[in-house]
Amino acid sequence: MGRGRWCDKANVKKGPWSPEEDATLKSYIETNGTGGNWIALPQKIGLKRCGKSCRLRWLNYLRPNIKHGGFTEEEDNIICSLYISIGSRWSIIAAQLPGRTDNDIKNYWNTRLKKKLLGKRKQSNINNCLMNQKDTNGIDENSYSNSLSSSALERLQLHMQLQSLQNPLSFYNNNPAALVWPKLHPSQEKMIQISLQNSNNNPMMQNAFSSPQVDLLENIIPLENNNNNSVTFNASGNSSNNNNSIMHSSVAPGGEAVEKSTNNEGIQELESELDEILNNRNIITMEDEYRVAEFDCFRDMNNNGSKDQNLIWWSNDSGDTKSGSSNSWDSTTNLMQEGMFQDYELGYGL
DNA sequence: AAATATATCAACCGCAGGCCC
DNA sequence: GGGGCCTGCGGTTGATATATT
Repeated sequence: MGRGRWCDKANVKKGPWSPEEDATLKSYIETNGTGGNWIALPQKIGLKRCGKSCRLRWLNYLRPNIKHGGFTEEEDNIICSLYISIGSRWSIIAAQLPGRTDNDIKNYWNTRLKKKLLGKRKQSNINNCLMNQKDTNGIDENSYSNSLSSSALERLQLHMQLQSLQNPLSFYNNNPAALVWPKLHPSQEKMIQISLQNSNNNPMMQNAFSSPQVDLLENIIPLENNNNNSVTFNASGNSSNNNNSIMHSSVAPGGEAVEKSTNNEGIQELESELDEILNNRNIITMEDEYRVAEFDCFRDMNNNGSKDQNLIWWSNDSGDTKSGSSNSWDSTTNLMQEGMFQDYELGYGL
């Protein structure tokens, strides 16, 4: 793709907009519109700005009916629910909140809402914990947690956190069936265990996966004891390492659990396995789709069918053009399966 | 009161994808 | 069909404000 000529960098002003520039841009667009060409616009009106900057300024600040700050609790709930469900698709989230811009919501989430929900923790600490952990054999355990992107982990964590707010006693119930926690594929559950292990020193993750929940996970996913020269991860964050291999479970096509002792090849296998699971678009239920459709954006998806490639996230099994990007979109599907969207209906009581 | 740390948010950057020639 | 242009998006940066020591 060619890099567009958004800006002639040598001849363009950067930084904050002056009131004069704002007035010039605003009055022109209000009178003439953008003319469908942002690039030509600044030249037309004598602004030494690039078209990209003009567009951004208009959309995020000068456009009529833009609201700044003062997010309501209802808006918080919507943002939170959608973030858990679809990740950092700020433009889609913004579309559900009239007068809010994606940039505003993104900033609000990153600076306030996330902290409000997860507690004030320094992101740098989290990143350090995630970046620094290597096991004694030099195998970078982050490769496992990376399989679930930080965004996906954050959403998992958020979901659990919010569930615990809703049902504070549910995590003390040893009957897994009583949980509101969405049912995950066994491999996903295993991945969570591995992620737990990785985040053992991570205060944020410790907070999210507090011991009652971890105990419960152990109940859900009984750990295999084995002495077969393998690493066995357990939910309390310890691993016993007897060789360069890792024990994990997977599910064969027929559904039966298959236990594998692997080396790095096995890790790749697990990753691709998970990728397949996470990209499985066929397992969403009708009920889920009903819940999904409550949001306009999802309604649009339903209406457009497969015409809009941007809106076929979980109906498209193989041709997901987004899955190759850095976004964590592909990891949402299973989480939505059971109970994810009911959260919005129930409300989080933030 | 000054220095330092932290929070906030506007703006920038680069990538991906659609559109048009 | 291929390539370039334009747009939109999400992540990141940096300036400023505010809080803390």
